[in-house]
Amino acid sequence: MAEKGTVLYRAARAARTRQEILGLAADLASAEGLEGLTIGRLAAELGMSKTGIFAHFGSKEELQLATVNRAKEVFLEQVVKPALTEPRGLKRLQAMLTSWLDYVERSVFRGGCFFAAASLEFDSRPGRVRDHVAALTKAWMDALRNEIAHAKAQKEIAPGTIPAQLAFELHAYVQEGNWAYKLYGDRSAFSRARRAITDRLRSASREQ
Amino acid sequence: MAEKGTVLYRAARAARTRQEILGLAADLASAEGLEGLTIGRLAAELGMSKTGIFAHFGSKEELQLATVNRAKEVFLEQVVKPALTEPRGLKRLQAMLTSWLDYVERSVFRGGCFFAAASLEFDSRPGRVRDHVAALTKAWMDALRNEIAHAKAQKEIAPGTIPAQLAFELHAYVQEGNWAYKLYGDRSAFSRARRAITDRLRSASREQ
DNA sequence: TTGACAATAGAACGGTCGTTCTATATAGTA
DNA sequence: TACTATATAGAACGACCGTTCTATTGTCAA
Repeated sequence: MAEKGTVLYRAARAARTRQEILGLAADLASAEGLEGLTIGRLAAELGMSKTGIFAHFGSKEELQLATVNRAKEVFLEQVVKPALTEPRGLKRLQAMLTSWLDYVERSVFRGGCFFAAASLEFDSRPGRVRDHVAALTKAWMDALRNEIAHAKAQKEIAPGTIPAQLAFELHAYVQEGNWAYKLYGDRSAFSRARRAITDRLRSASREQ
Repeated sequence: MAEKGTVLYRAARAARTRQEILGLAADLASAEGLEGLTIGRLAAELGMSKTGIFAHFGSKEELQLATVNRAKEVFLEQVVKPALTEPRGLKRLQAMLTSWLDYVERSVFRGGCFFAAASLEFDSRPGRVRDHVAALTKAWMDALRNEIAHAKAQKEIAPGTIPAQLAFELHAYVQEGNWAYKLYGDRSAFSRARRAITDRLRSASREQ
């Protein structure tokens, strides 16, 4: 820990301000979009000047990229990390889906799943932000598929299972749950998603 | 048909201009969002003045609502209408899902499924646009559920099927297909979605 | 031909955007 | 105490936003 009144202390202070900015930025962006996120709005809500915000990033695009990274860290902490306590294979796959749905239902971000919002917003906007968001969501999709492959290798699910296909379907249920809840405000979307996951995993275990 | 040089003719001319505006507006909004849609941009792309566009709607919100309605008409024409030729029940349900996926794959709108983009963009923005989009997507969801109920009544699918649950899952596959295609540009997303639908309907027929 | 009206254009407004330039307050080093 | 560096503020810029006001154009009815 840096002591008060040193260069390191000041740098730590700046880093803390930066974290404070990004915490709000990720929350706002999940609800109003990464493009709808404005420096003036951030400044007003934080009681700072626009310049005070801007100086930490240097451009709007860098702010957006930093915001995406912040959301990534939250996702790792809230969704990925808890699932890592489970043994690899079916158990961990179930834990990944459970903690993911919990994180959406808990409204960790104001606008639901940050990456659902960001990926759909940027899917038609070429640039670094889009590439970064696409790479991160792909990494998560790959993690699901990889875990399915493990479960298959451990014979926890049927040998005929195609990991990418099953990952597609499971991913779809969670995204649909997030979508339906945000649009209709109906929490039963989560039980539908959970039931779809349970049923699908059961059929993947049974099918010859 | 109104004759040239009459009041009706002029009204028809204005209506045609309006349709031209909305055609572009729906296309742009599907890719860049209903909020990202700007009057200046429309004017530039159509070679008109901002006022010339604006006068047709009176406010940005009315333009957005009219754009949503335009997208609704396209959806009715391209997705709903073709499916109505099939007999009610399982056949029609399959036709609805097929024509829906085809419409996404055909890129009828630049940004993929208009309502997928619009509903996710507005899910956290209260107002008339959000309400309208939510009502329209709900109507489509209800139509799917209703068709499933018909299929169940006709004993085409298992009596234990819960229509709302099955509708949730089928809807999820198409949305996921749209999402994966737009984000990764990978057409295999559509075959995954088709396969998921086929398998799910088969299991709904089989299950005791 | 004249006067009314509908469709569109042009110029301008206040507001906000991202961004830049120039302070200033604070706390370091010398 | 003087000088330096950092974090933040304030004012301003040009661009674009939605919107309004005031023409202009073309076609109608009289």
